[in-house]
Amino acid sequence: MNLDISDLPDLGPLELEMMQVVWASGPIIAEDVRVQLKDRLKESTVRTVLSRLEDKGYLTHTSVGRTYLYAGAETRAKVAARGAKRIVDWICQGSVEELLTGMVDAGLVTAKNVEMLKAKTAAKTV
Amino acid sequence: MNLDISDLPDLGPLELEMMQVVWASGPIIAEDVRVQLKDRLKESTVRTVLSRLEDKGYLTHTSVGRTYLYAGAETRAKVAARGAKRIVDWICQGSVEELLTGMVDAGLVTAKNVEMLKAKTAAKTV
DNA sequence: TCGTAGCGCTACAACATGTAGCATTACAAA
DNA sequence: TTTGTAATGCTACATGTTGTAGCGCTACGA
Repeated sequence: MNLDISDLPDLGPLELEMMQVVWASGPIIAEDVRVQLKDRLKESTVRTVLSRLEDKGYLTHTSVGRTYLYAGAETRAKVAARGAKRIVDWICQGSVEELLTGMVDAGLVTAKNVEMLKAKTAAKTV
Repeated sequence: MNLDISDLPDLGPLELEMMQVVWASGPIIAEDVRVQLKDRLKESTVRTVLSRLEDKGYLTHTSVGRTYLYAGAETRAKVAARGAKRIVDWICQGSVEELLTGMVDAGLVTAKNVEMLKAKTAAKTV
């Protein structure tokens, strides 16, 4: 199956913000990331964080001429799932049910979501 | 509804470990926590972490004589749900669907889990 | 040839976390 | 009553992470 959700390092607020920019814009160069962040950071700052993100395994890059084009190494959904797995492993002692239960109780997951899940898991079983 | 999942600070590995001890043992005193952690830490270390955990809002304590009896401020499920919400907010831009989808794709959530959810959300709707 | 764009490397302050010592105090035993 | 001890609070400190950025090197276009 598909349980090789290996663990990746955590992300800080700024790192997360940059991931959002990359996810939203698709392959993007450092300068454009900087602009997306409203010019609030220096070039070097953006580059440093981008590099770290790549080191951490969240981004990959290809070279266009001598310019780096960064892209997310994984989709939001995958990263999110990894986070969920971490929660299950570290907090719920491996019980997904516990997490899911908590989510329902907290009103995070509703009947509507469950319908969607039903369809999706059904499709998967096939 | 029940969406007041306010944000709590993150927990480090040791902090998490102590939370597990507390959750597993129910109300417990510092010394017993230390023992549960195989005597590997000094009393003061255990106390410091326990205090921090309380500061962070994960634990509460009552006094029995002059001894503190620590207990989890919330259940595993609640803490887990909070974590999930954080993922949804920070990574999935608010889309629970995205997280759920990712979980299914990663094989974290199966049809069996969905059945359980269906029952639970149905019960809730009533 | 030379300015500049783009990258790598280094630095550093602030904060988090694990780890623990020491001072203080209150209760229990002598 | 005195005093040892257990339990707490306060302080400290090293290490790692994250945000922030400077600086030097190099390759490409004018």
